Amino acid sequence: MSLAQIRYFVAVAEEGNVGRAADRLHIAQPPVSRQIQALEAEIGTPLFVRTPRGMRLLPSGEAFLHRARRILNALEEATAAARAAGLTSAEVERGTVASRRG
Amino acid sequence: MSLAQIRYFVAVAEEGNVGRAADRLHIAQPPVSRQIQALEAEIGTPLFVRTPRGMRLLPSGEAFLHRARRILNALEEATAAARAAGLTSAEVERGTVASRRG
DNA sequence: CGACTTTACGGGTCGCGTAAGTATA
DNA sequence: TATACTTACGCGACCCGTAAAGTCG
Repeated sequence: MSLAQIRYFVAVAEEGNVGRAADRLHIAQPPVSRQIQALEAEIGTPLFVRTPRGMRLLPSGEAFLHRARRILNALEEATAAARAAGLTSAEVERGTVASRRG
Repeated sequence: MSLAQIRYFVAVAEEGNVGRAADRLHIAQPPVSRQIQALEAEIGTPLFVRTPRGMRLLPSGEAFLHRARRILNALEEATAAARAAGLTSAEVERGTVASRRG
């Protein structure tokens, strides 16, 4: 499983359709379709039902969607937190935090 | 950023040393070292201080470590939840849930 | 000089894009 | 026959492992 697969999954779940998800992700449809298949294969159960109108979430997909969003949010938060702590340390090393005059 | 990078980071943070982290991950040292560098480059700040004795977490690294663990836990939980919901649906479709006579 | 991290280099794998195929209403 | 998902195929990028180099007490 990769973060790309998780992002693709969320896009498809929210758009209800591989084509629009691909547009939103700025990539072609086939990679999205393939990665969704790989994700379902790894989890061991389908996440969508395929209809001629698009992709509809199964209960397994709904369950995964909530957690997928949490993972992506946690990822952004982790990056932001580390970056903020890093900047703070850099400021401390230059003695520019206590007074905030820098 | 990739899940592999996050896993490598946690291993290095917990082992305090690239070599032991690599052993634990069952891969060679150089990939671990490279991925940690790539992670730091992407975040934009160092996460460790390098000493001749190993790698020591900076405040930014501590901040990232907590979130990294949460991400990996959320990932496992997401897989388990989807798998469980999928099995339940499969049982429902075969009519084997209500009575549990398998 | 010993332990650890980093750089160099070659090979295999993975993922994307284009093009063609399949299916349903 | 229009719309949407899927398979086929070729190519570039990424990642790993081995080997060599750099660094600090």
